[in-house]
Amino acid sequence: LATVTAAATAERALRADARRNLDAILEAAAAAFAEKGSDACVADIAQRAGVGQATIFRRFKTKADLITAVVDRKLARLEEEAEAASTHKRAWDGLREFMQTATELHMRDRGLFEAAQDQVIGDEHLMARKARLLDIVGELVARAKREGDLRKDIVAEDIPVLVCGAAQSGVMLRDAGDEAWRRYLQISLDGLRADGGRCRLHAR
Amino acid sequence: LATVTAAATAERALRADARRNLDAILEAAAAAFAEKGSDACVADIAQRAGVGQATIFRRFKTKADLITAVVDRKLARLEEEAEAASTHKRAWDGLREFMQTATELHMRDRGLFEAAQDQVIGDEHLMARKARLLDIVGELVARAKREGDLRKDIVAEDIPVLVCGAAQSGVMLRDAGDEAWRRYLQISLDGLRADGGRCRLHAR
DNA sequence: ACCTGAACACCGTTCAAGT
DNA sequence: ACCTGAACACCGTTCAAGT
Repeated sequence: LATVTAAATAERALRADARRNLDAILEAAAAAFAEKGSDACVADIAQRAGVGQATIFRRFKTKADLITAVVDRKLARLEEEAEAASTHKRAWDGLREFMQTATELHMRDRGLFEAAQDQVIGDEHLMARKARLLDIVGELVARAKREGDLRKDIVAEDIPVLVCGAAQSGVMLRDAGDEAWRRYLQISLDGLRADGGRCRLHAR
Repeated sequence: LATVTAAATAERALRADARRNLDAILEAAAAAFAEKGSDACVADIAQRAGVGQATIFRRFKTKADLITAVVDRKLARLEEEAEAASTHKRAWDGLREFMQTATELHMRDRGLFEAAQDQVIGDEHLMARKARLLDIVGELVARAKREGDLRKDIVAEDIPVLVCGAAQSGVMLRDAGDEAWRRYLQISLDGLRADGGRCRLHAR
C-alpha cells in the first residue's frame, strides 16, 4: 500500500534515504502532536526523527502541512474501521461500534485533532477523505433507518459530529477517569434511537 | 460590582489610569481571542487597547493568565444566565433554556474557549467559578428529576459537558450554516429525557 | 536529489529608564 | 505606582553550501 502524504510528492518515488526520513518524520510528528498538540515544536520532531529541521520543510511547505499529513493517515485508519463496522448483520450495531472506535481513536490523538481542527476545511486531500468516509457511514445510516433502529431525520454528517462531541467531553473530563467519554457517547446514542422520546428546543 | 480579575491585583484599588488601561486590555483581549483564539498576539492586543506590551505583562504574569482572566468574566456571565434560568416554573424548561444560551455564548467566543481549554484545570479562580456554576445547575437538575422530566442517572457535571459537545459540533460545521449546533443540542436533550429510549454501549 | 547548520523574522517576556 | 521602547529568547521558515 503506497501511503499518500497530503501535501507533498504524491507521485514520483523517493530516494531510499529520503523515504526513510519521511517515515521517521511522520512517526515522530504523530507522537509529538498527539502529546502536545500544535505546541509541539519542529525542532523536537526533527530531533526525534534524527533529521535536520530543514529536511522537514523540504517535504512539507509548512508546519500546518505536516499536521495535515499526519491527520490524513489517521483518517485512512478510520475509513478501515468504518468498513469493518459495516459487516455487522444489524446496521445499528455497526454504527454503535464505529462511533465507539472512532471516539477511542480520537481520544488517543486528542492533541493532534485539536491542532488540526482549523485546517481540515479547505484542504483538498482531507475533504476527499472525509467524503469517502461519509459515504461508508451513510450506507450504515440508511440501513439502520430501514431496519427501524435509527431516527429517520438523522444523516451521515451527524455521526462524526457526535463522535467529536463525545471526544470533546472526554477531554474536558480527563480528571474524571479516562473512560468518562463512554457516558456521553451513550447519551448521544440514546438520542439517536428511533424509539426514543422527543423534545423541542426553545424557539429562540 | 467590583470585577475581580483572575490572576492579578484582586484587592487594592488601582490608580485611575491603570484601571482604565486594565479595562481596555480586557476588552481588546476578549475580542482578539474570540476571533483568533490563542493565535491572537499580545502586540495586537496592546495596540487595540492603546497601551505598550509591557503594560499587559504588568497586570498579567503571562499571556495564559490574560486568557484566564477573560474566561473568568465569561463564566461570571454564564452564572447569571444559570440563575435566570432557575426561575422557570418547570425545571426542565430552565435546563433547556440554560443549555441553549450557554451553547450560544460558547459559540460566539469559540476561539477563546478553544484557547482556554488546557488552562481551566489547575486555576484556582476558574475552579471556584465552575463549582458555583455547578451548584446552580445541580439544583435545576435535581428538580427536573423530581418532576419526572430528566433521567435519574444524570448529574450536574453532565450539563456543561453536553453544552461543550454541542458547541464543538457547531464549530465543526461552520460551513453548514451558523445554526447547525441546535440540531446536536436537540439530540442531547432527547438523550436526557426520562421517557426516552435506551441502548447500551458495546462492552469494549 | 537530498541533507544540513546558520541566518532571519516573529512573538512572548523582561528590563532599564522615564513620569 | 505606573508606563514604555528596546533588548532577549524561542521557534517557524528560508538559504547557501555541502554530498
